[in-house]
Amino acid sequence: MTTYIDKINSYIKALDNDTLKALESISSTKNYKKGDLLLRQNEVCGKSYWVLSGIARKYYLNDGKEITTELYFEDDLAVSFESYTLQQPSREFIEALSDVTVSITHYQAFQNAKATHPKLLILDLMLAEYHGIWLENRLFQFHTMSATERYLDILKRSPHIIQSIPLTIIASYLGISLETLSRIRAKI
Amino acid sequence: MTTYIDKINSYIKALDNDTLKALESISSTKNYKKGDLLLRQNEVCGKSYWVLSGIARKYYLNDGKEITTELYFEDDLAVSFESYTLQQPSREFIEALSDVTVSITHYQAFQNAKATHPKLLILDLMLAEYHGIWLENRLFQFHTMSATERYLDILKRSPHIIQSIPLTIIASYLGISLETLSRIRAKI
DNA sequence: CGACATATTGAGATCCATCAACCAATGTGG
DNA sequence: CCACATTGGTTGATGGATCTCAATATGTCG
Repeated sequence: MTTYIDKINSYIKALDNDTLKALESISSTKNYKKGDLLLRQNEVCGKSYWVLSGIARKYYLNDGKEITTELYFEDDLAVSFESYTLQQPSREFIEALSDVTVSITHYQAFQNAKATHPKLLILDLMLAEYHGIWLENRLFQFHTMSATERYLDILKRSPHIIQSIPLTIIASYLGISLETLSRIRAKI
Repeated sequence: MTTYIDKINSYIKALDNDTLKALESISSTKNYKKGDLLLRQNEVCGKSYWVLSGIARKYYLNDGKEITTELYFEDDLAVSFESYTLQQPSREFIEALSDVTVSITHYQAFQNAKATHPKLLILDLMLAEYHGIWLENRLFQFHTMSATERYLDILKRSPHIIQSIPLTIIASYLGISLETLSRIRAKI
């Protein structure tokens, strides 16, 4: 998996100047403060956010509780996938967990650019594939692992999550209660 | 979601003759008997299987138990996504649950065809997006719903699954034991 | 310092797994 | 065509994992 994101990054770096300029011309940089919402529920996700610095998360409300579905760090691409792909209202929020800087690309501009620059179409496919593989792996975890195993897996594979994100959010990301997470940690 | 698969199907129907012929020239029809394996663990998933008739499933082994990850009916596309995308060994099996007829397309031939027929590249993207959205929805279910709720959701949205597939397999698909599923059903 | 968010800990309830016994339908070899 | 094995499903008893509610830290920041 790490190798696939590497492959995507080198693909981007190897893009010809014309394609790169097309991409740059439809992107812009923006800063958000901790707590700002990049996307609200019921809005159509009309932009993608490439995280240049800072931390963000995506979450939705279930019975009034916030369920975190994804955590974003530097070089991650933050979008509400279904809303972005189908251009329909999002059930999710995207929130800055720290001050963040993102590179924003508009959906429609990117669609147009793909039509004239096939390499962007390939890039879009690679990103969709990467996201699909990530989702499958996350599903594997929910399908077969206990809460403790899921926590240990994050600890092993994504220690930066444990180090930089409040336990309340990690618990909802793991699909367990804050109390259970606290007890799991107490038992090492 | 249903609308997106409709969109994909009409996209396919609207393909120009040249593209359609390219697609046909790299596809072939094959029959499997109930119980046959279309893909084994540790094999690279070098083909995609478009189900023309019959039922199949994808599963993997966890502590010796079969965990079903996906169920395929007519017009579904059966692949081990990560293995197919990265062309690396699969952790999953694909098995015919009844006699099935599939249209097989080879990975490499499709890659080549995409290079010369951009519309196939767009089709590939649409299929990847569709799969990603499906995965997100399944993840939502594991993230927030109880076993009973997940069962009722299938009953409501995919009753054909309940009607045509053994409970043992449905239970593993839901991530619960056969006994629990049996008790859920007993309580209506 | 006070206020509000964040985390820990305890007790009881609930969900679900496991183990085991049992039953029904189907199919197969003799 | 019968006897028996196999597959698929049900039911009961018990234990473990996790949730919820509640009380109590601990921390952070204006």
